[in-house]
Amino acid sequence: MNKITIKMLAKELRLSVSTVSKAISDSHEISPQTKLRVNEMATKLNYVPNHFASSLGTGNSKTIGVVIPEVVDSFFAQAINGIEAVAVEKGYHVMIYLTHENFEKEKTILKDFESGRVDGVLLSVSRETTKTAHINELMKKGVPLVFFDRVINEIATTKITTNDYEMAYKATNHLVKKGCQQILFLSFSNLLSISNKRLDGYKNALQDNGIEISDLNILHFKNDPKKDYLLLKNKLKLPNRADGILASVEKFAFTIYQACEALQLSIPTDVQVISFSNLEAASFMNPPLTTIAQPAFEMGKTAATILMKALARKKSEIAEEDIILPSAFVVRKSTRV
Amino acid sequence: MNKITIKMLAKELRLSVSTVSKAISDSHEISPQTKLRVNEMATKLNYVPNHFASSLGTGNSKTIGVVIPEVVDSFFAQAINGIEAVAVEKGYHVMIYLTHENFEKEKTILKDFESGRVDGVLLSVSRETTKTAHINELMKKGVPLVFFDRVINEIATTKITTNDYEMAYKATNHLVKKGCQQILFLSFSNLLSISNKRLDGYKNALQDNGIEISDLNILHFKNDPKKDYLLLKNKLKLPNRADGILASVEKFAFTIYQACEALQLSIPTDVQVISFSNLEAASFMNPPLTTIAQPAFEMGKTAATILMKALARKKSEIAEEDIILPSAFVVRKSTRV
DNA sequence: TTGAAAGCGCTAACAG
DNA sequence: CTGTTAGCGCTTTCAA
Repeated sequence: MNKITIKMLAKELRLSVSTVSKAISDSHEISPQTKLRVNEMATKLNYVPNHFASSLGTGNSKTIGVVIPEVVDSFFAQAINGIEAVAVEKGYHVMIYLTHENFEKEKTILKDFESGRVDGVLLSVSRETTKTAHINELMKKGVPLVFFDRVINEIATTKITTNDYEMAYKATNHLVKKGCQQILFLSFSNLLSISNKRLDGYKNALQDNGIEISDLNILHFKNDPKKDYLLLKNKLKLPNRADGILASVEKFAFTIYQACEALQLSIPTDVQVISFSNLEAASFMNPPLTTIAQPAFEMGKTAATILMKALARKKSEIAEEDIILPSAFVVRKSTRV
Repeated sequence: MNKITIKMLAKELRLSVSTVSKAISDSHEISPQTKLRVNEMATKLNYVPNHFASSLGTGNSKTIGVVIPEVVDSFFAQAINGIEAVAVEKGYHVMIYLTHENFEKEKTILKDFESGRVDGVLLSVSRETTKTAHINELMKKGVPLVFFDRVINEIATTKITTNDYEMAYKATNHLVKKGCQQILFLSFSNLLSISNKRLDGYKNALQDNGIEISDLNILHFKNDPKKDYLLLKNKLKLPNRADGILASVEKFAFTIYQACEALQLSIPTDVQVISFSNLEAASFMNPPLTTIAQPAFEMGKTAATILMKALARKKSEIAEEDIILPSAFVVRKSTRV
């Protein structure tokens, strides 16, 4: 009942190990008959190739590493589906690593990848990531890497993002057109380009509408629900409180709804709300949430496809390229008609 | 700039490979000084151990496989967090595999595990899984396996579940007490014990309340949102339509809300709704959704802990045991006060 | 306490 | 088309 190896198959079939190995990998230099014999014996004896041995030999693992900050988030969960779809189709395995927004964890994970554990990586950096040495090191070792969503611009590789700037601009503009004068921007990081692009979109929209930009209206959330909640609540208590909010991350929407409820502020009458969000629940919220919905599945799929192509070429270099997949602006009832 | 190996460290230090190997794994048979020297050189040269080589040698991979039907689901996403928390702490890596509710995929994945790619597995079966040969095969090869949430009772190992029967009973009873007479049960599988337990809870609650059980009220959803939507909508159009619904899976709640909206049925006035759900959005829905919230994180954590313990013991056998972590019944406004 | 050598299971030249 | 052989990088007896 124990593990059966190529060697055993070979003995059983009175063939050499290499013949069996080649037959199994369907090499052209093996006759159809032997291939058949080998495969029959393999299934008969229930042979399962040892992945580590072949990886050691060939130097590649047929697995890709996906490094993301969090999995309880519709965007990342959907992106995983996209990644997985193309990986599985190409015979690749997927290892998912969570940084929990922690830079040290991200470093540890990428460091481990240097051993060749994965053939390539798909990365969406943590909110704390500013240093890039760990990424450069990995790429220098010949491990191709593609960014998605949360990218580092300084690193020369392909980056899959969505039109963050435009969507933030559009959303902010929408809020202004619907009458907002004091719009809050909820940021999840003051370090990441994605966050700053969204912030810039917000700022420029205000500017173009002749509204003064106030740093007091830019809230840097701490990834700590309780503190963030209090921060926001205090902000909404002020005499001339905000009348619009743009959230840069899905989960912030809950914080907003909660705070408004606590303060008896009506959405959208008192405060209008828009959030970057892929939540399926958005349509069923009270009120239905106006969202910027990112093409999560597509982004994952595209990132994985680019990586697979590089892997197929056996070249670790990946073109420095920005692929921007547009998000959808879905107007619902958390903003006025 | 290329991969550096133990051999290179050895040469550099004028030591043998084995000494270096032992030093790195902190073996007691190596002197403190050499350990120090080795470690210094290792970090200096930026040595990263080759995971495949060590796995080939030792026969274990220090990684666990997590097989789940879906990742865009709060329950599974949260469970992953629980699993990951304990795995990382114990120095294990986590590979996540999605079956997308497809039995064949599940089989392929477990088959691949027979090669020793993972040291142990955490499994939540697909909605189609009735045969168990693939699981038995894997376990026979000495790969320990722990079930969580969607278990197979016939297989002798530890199973982490929640009190599905009681919660379904409680929820159904609640609906009856609040005046429902025609309660729909939305099932995601007629094969899985978890689904049947929930169904039994529903049935027994009806029975205990003297309400006739009708097969017409048990809807077997097909994992196809559109069809499921139409099925439900038709059901809600009937002259003596249902006045209560119990959904056995989070995403069904959306189908319900959507159908009610389309038919202009008010929740909870016309139809009262309860769903098994871990959605954070539940409180913010319109109306807020009464839920049965499973201890997802805890379940993942417990499953992983049990597995880690077995792995530490180097024994692949895991006690046949049922660990039941209670869910919370959270009453909100989708049921009457 | 350190070293030599065999081997984990498979792949990949190179010969035959 | 098939076989021989030498590794891949690390672990692990067994000697020294």
